[in-house]
Amino acid sequence: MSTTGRGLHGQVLETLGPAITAGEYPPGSVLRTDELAQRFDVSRSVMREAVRVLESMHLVESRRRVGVTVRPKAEWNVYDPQVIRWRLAGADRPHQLRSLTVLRSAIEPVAAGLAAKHATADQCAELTECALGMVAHSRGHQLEGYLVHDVAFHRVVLNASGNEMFARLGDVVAEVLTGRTHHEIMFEDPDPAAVTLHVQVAEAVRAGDAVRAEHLTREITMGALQELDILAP
Amino acid sequence: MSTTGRGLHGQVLETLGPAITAGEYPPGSVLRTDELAQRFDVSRSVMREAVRVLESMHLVESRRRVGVTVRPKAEWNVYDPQVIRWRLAGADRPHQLRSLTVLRSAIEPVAAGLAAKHATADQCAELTECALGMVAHSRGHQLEGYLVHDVAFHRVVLNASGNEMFARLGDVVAEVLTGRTHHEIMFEDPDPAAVTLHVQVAEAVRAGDAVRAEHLTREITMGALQELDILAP
DNA sequence: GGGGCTTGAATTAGTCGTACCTAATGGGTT
DNA sequence: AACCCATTAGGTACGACTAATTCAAGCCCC
Repeated sequence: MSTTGRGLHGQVLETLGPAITAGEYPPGSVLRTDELAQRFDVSRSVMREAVRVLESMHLVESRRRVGVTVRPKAEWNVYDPQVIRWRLAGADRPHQLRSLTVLRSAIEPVAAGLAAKHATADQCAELTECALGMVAHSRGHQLEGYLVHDVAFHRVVLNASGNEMFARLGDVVAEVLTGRTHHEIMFEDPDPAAVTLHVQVAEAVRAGDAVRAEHLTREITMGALQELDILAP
Repeated sequence: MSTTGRGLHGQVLETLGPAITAGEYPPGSVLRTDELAQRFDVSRSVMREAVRVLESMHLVESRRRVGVTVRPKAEWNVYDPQVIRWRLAGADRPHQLRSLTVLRSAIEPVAAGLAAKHATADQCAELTECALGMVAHSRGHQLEGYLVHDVAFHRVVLNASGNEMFARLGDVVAEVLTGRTHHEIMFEDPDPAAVTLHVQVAEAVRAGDAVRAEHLTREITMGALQELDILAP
């Protein structure tokens, strides 16, 4: 997964990016290109390229005679996959996980509804396959195998929605699900009700029942919210 | 709005970015850094920084001995505000507008529901103010004034949701609404029903009625979908 | 003779260092 | 208070060198 940073500037980013998103340099902090170049033992050219990338993510702003200032958190491009990964690896991982789960709860039901309308035969088949895979790994502490099929399932739904914006959230959902299995407490087998819901979503999509697919997926994401104690009583 | 590209690399991006997103260089096309530097009459350093930014947006991939290859559309960071702006300025503006409107229809109702739970007194006041402003400009071809309050309204809702991912979509919604007023056919006064719905949403949020706020906002976004002939019969 | 492997030359991005330019900033002068 | 100038840190340009791939010619072994 972690691509070891292609090129020197990439390696710098993999240290500097997480540091900034972790709040190690609070908003308003001023960095100097030359100093950074020295610290990371790279040329100014390389450091400048790294700064340009951070700038395109709206993490920092570069101004003459001032330096590279860290922008307030509210201006960050929080949808940038790299920023998401950095934040998930940092201290506010729980907070980030909650935000993303809420996002899922908004997107995925609608995506499932659209998928019921637009999914191809291949996608339907793949979906059923994923659901069956989840069932097969739902008992006996086969969490890894379960996770693989769970991620694949949601990815297919998002792709089948036919909406490019939804499709691009596949990686985000994958990160959230993976994070839940690996870092959060999840020793027990997955909730049988959730497994059933996935199977039923696959059925609904195959049947072209958009309303049912949306409703069932909403139940799935509601369950995910409850796991994080985000209730709506 | 358009910041004329801070720095030379920014100016290059404002030409090269739209060109790529417009499909002028189809996916798989190979560009060479030196050639680009010549064409734009900038140094290789500047061009490299521009390429780095495009790379961070996953628009292109830079490889040795090959050059800078345009990545397939499915891999682009379509949530990057700059990419969104470039695409909205290009040929597939209608397609992009549809994708974003569908995204709105998923996000905004949920955001409104959360806003009803989390909105501060100030935000409630601001919301009512926006709604009243919309009413005041809803008749007599005051489309510009209406737009300003409409944009502000949705921005407040997204911010009041308390979810950072939702809040960051304020700019996107603004682009969509602005685009609808300026570029699409919209000579007539806004739909009175839509205006009423906004007022009611403000009321529901103020009353803390999450279910009602969500439902009303869903009606608003459904209306937006229908304007673009995205139906669910 | 053909398929697969090795080797080497060509190519293009990657890195570095230097030199100089530009523009904000802050302080000092009038 | 208005102005000017020295300082400072980023912005741009250029040139040299490095390193990683690709491609193809050549080779060996079937």
